[in-house]
Amino acid sequence: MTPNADPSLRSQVRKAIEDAWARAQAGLPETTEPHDAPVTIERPADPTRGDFASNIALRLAKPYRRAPLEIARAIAAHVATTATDPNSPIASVEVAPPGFLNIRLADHALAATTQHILLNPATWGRTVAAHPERVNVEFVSANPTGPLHIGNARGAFTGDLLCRVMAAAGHTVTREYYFNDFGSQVKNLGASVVAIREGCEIPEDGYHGDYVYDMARDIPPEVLAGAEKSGEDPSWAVGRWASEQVRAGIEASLEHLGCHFDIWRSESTLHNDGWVAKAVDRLRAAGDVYEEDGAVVFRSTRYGDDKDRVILRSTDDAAPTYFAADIGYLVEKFSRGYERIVFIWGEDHHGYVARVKAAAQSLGFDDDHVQMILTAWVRFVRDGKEVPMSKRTGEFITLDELLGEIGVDAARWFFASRAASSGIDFDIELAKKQSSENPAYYVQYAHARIASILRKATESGMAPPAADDPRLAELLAGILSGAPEAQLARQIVRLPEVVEDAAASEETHGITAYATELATTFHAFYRDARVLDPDEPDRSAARLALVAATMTTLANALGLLGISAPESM
RNA sequence: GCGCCCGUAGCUCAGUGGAUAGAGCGUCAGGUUGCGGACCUGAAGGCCGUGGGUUCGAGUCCCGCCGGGCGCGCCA
Repeated sequence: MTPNADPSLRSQVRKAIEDAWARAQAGLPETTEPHDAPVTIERPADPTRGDFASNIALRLAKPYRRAPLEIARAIAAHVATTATDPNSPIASVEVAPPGFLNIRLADHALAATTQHILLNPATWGRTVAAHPERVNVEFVSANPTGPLHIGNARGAFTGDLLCRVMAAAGHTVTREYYFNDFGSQVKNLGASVVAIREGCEIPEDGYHGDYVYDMARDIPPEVLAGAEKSGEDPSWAVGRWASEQVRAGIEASLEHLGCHFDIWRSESTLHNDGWVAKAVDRLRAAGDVYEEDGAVVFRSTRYGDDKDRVILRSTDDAAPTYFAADIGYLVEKFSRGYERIVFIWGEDHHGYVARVKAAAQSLGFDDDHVQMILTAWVRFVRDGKEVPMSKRTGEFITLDELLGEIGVDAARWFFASRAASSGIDFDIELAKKQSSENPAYYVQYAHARIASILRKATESGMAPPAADDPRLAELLAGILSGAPEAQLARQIVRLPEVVEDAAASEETHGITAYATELATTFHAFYRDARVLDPDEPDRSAARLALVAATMTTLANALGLLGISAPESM
């Protein structure tokens, strides 16, 4: 076993079935029909059928021109079970019409995995990707013209969760925030601050939130003096200062949410460091640029975009568009050696996917390495009516305000348990009311309950056996004939599968569902099986070990979601 | 008009072409002389928007329609 990764029992079973098929296949005539039927090993809907089910025989029936049941029986006959091989993870295989294989795990495999958890608690659940990649994930990237509002929450959590899952699946992840400190929005922000300071009316394109008034009081004298000295419009100087104030506030809010960013990249540095000009040169060299109506246009239609896109507003290489900066950024990111560039965008940006991918191709990159994840819109409603959010008018609920009423853990769970593509109606009052009955607390409660048991065990001198105690696997195997223990063990060993699936699907709701099921299974176990029983020291020791492994599994599942696992609550 | 996303239980949402479509919340009926009752057990509740097609098999894939959201700037 590699120290940093856990072989999921599912992959062990998959290998056993594939090996069996390879042996069974020897007795069958060659097929000429192509088939890319993968061996699917999945958890059956009905747990009484076994731990895993495979449809391999149904998939292979056609190319091999054999009845599914015949193939299933042949595979089953060749699967090594614990009856024939004590190292096999499989206890039994049954064939069920129309051709399913129902597979049952061996108790010793469950016991060995449980001990593995206790030996490697910090890495339990992490897997090693088949092809580990260096990945850059850019998310949130809201312009620093005002504090984050609740509309930004989904992008923040979606991106953060994706990063956590990809890291757990063995990838190296960089988290990046891109912000505009370059365009007219900055000037408008500065003009608004200046106007308030001078008692004038805020300009038409200005900003009206309370934070603008706060900043108007706090402008450092040197900012104004600097502008005066250089003769620059004070709107710019104040705008840059204000924008940085806002950006720092955004960073603090995100850290509070548990969303950490490794790199904060500003648009102006992209221009100043020459990346935009370099990108334009490369598009030109590729022959994908032409001039029209005094502007420079990128021929993105050559790569599947709907229409060509202007990148420079004039032919003298001046006034690049926002899209030009995006292209420069793409070049800059690839120059840092990432194999995969991911963007988390609101679905209102879906129109930009084609043009950015087109740019990637023209630049010579594989556009499969540029990936956009679109999050569906969140409609914020109150009493059934949509609550409009506008940074410019200052009419919005900030993220900090929301999190003041709904805990970070509850909010993270809310977004983690929904697919990115699923549209959400977020009723603020309902969310506040339901915060206290959020499933996150249900899972945390199971964790705290186990912590309490372990405290009690220590107090009464019934400490669990050491993780490397050679008797442990035997003790554990001894209790797995009990229904509550067997069910709990079968739940905890699933974590690596759940992580694999989350990484593959780039969704986290499988993790929340799993954590809920595990907590439920534990609560049932708690009801049916007394952990601390002075009259049964061996049984107590084994149950303590099982329960400790459950606690680690709960903590790691919650950790993947950025949710705390309290020892008491 | 064209393009993308969505439509599953009262509500909020899951459901890698597989077996009897699930969870949480809500509703109703029960449960504790043991280690945390923020818990447990059970019940009711579904033409999976709709009509075709593909196949051994469709909530899932393809086409049409209906309904909702979003996009179609030399803005960012």
